[in-house]
Amino acid sequence: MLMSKLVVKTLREAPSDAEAISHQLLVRGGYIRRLASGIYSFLPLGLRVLRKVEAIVREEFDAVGAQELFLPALHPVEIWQETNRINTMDDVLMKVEVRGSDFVLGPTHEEAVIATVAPDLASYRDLPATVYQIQTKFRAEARPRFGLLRTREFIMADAYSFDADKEGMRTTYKTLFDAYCAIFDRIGVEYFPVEADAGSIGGDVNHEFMVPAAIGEDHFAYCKSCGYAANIEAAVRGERGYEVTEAVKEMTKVETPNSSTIKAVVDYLNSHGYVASAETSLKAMICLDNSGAYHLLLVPGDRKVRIPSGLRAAETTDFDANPNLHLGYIGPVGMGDVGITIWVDRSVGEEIGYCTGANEAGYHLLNVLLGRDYIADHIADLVEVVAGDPCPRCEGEIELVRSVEAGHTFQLGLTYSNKIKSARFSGEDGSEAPYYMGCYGIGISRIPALVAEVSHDGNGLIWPVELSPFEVVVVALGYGSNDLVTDAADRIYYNLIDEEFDVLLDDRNIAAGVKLKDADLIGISYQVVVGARGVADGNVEVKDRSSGEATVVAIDQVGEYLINLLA
RNA sequence: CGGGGAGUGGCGCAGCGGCAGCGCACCUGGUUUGGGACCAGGGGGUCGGGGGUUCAAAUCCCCCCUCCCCGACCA
Repeated sequence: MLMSKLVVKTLREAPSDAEAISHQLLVRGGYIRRLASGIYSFLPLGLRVLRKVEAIVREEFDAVGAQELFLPALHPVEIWQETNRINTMDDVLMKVEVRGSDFVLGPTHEEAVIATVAPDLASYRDLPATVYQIQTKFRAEARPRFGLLRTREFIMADAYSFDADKEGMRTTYKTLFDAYCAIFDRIGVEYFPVEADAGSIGGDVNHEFMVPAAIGEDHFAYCKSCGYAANIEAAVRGERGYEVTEAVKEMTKVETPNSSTIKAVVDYLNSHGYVASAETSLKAMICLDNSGAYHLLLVPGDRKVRIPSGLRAAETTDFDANPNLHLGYIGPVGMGDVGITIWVDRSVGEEIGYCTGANEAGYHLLNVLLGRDYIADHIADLVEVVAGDPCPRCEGEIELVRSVEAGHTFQLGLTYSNKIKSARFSGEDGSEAPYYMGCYGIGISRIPALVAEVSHDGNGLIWPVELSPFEVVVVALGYGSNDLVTDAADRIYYNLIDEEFDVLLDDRNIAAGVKLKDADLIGISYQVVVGARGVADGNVEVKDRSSGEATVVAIDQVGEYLINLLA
């Protein structure tokens, strides 16, 4: 490809709306252009990178026997009604109405893939099977941002596995998990498969593939000593002992006017002759389950609550509907008697008296003791981990790593098969059984941004050669005006094409500085710099964009040199 | 959805009642060619949209739209 013909125009300055470095560099380098908020076009350079990501994914999926198919982006609303995700995923669904019929623009394809392949997987003889597709997905993001990292329209590769039983599903999951590792190894970024929360997809065992990056919106808990890695939504902390200094006194009720937050209560009590702290207060949070029953979660007052799956935080109307709830003064004492399920965080001491709400506006209780003053229905991990918490697997300490989610693999089990009538096959004995499923998604269009985010310098992008839009660019300084340079550059260019390199020739008749700046900005892995001063001696320079190292190579040996380099 | 900020040529910005400008990019000619070079000439904008005030509005007022940032559960 000739640079003079390539549809690209680099920018000296990034648009003012670009905040993330990947966004700035991809726009400046002429890879992508914004069409609307969270909606991006891929220009020729950008599409080349995207195609390389796709190629890696295809190769690794194909290698484990997954078969590519292609599902529609536009789904009839009925399949989303069957799983009720038309309601549970309402906040992210884009819906369209066409001539009186309702459709959903697919944010994910569990329903669609089952509807598509179930007839082909009618017998146990047809299982196991794994299919995948590379598709554009749509999500009504609350706030698109960071260029390609959080968009409303994006490209994703998603695989779906179908097994006859749980054991088969686990085997398949392991295979796909390994394929994911192979994909990320080839992409060349540091990544961590972390234990994660299933979210709206549902299911049991699942892993997120996280790439550490400063711009990341997610955090995962990580233990250096044992390698424990879990998303903040799923991470738990280890047991920590505590010292019992004195026996817990009698529970007492005290007046705490206008103190509806932990901080206000602690401040009020401390300034009125009591001893109080956030750690020895219990934060109370009201949640509801799917049946509408109320649950009370209790955690130490200095910690953030992590709501267990299956529960949702109560809304104002839920409070209004239950006369036992006094906002700001909720506590566990007596709650069991009014039918509220009590959950207590594992770290709440059974020999420590806590300060809690008295379930009466303006009053709190002191020295509230678990087991004596109230009974826990569930003891569970209810707090979000923070850096410095003990590791749940070893003696180490948890740290939090800021990162971006690049992929997510799930053992779905029967989550969808139980909801969708057609998701069944005939077993050996003739009886019908639901599929054990898995799903595996990777954010194809997010990968270029992710790589750009972690691989760049002050001059521009630095592509690993597996993703580079071209493997090598011939930067001909003086092309079109200096015959020696022009001839040498042409010779090298055609030679590299013969050697089957993916090569770009910068044949533009413009100032040398512009070409060198553009080459660095665009970030192609290898640059062959052809200039008057080297060509006179029969030499050019081959520069590694990543290390910045330049090697003088004879014009006739550039092909051979690069073959060795890329081998 | 709540709070803040911003919309002037493809990009970055100035102008803030009196003829719509600058840098980059683009076009023509010339000089250049190892780090976004220079000279001369040129094209391109309903100043986000609508309404109002005024002799006169990019500029002041009102409404709407778009874009960016922060937040969106702990009672």
